[in-house]
Amino acid sequence: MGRSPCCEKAHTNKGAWTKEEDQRLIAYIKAHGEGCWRSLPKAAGLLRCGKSCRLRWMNYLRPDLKRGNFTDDDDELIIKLHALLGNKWSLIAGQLPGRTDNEIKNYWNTHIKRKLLSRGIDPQTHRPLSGGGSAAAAAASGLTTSSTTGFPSPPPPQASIRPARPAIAIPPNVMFAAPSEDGHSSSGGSSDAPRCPDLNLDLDLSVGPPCSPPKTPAAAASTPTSQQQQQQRPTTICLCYHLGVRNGEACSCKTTSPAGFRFLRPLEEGQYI
DNA sequence: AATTCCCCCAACCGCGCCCTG
DNA sequence: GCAGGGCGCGGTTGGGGGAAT
Repeated sequence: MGRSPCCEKAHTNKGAWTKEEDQRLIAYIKAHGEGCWRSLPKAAGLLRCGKSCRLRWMNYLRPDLKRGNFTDDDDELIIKLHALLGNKWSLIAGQLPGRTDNEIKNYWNTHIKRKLLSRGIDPQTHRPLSGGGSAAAAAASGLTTSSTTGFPSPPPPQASIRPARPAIAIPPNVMFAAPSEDGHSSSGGSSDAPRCPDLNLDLDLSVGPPCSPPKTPAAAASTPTSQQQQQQRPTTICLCYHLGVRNGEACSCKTTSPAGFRFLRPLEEGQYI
């Protein structure tokens, strides 16, 4: 693409950060605030790439970070959010104040994956692992995670509307309308909003058009036509706003007709999707 | 006590999206 | 409308440390 390098690699440090570098970065951000990562290293006197500074701050130095173990509740919330969102770690992190996307991603890969497997659940599809190489079967049937989107591939219409328990099979085109318009921060977990106070994870599902009309050729190629989908999939529920997705990020709800959205109703006791 | 193995996590890398001129 | 810059995200890697032998 001809992108220029984000920094002069010859003059930047790599690898683990030293205490002195941390102190410099903290002092600079305290004095000047976050932002303008490209110029920050020079201004702060750091021989680091701007991206490296941002990562260090976001994942390790931020004062609002919560260190320590994840609780079982955290685990369950992450699992549910992953079922909804796929590998959208920043969105998941947005629902867990004080946790970073990197931390959750690592935790998922090291703990939760194993936990789900031990329960007999495929961590990618959130479907039961049946005998006979279900993962391969799932892959063959297009249920594995898309390499470009991180979402499970859309199951055939109606096929996943009522999966067998305990699977939580959420097609990627399921969206969720937010009752208010206040969600904004997509990452960083610095939001002051209460932790997912009214997030209804027991979604009332319907089959709708893709949340985001893919711009990538591959994604576009896999999509029949938007018109066809509009005809086949009448109802759209948008989750993106509620989870703090910015306009245009993984969702184009703002550009679509609001008439296409509807709110979710809580499920009855014992009801499941 | 020494060595090897394995796990975990901080950090890097490349890509895609958004914004601006 | 287009191109380039900058930021953020997700996948991957490598080193440190603890467990096992």
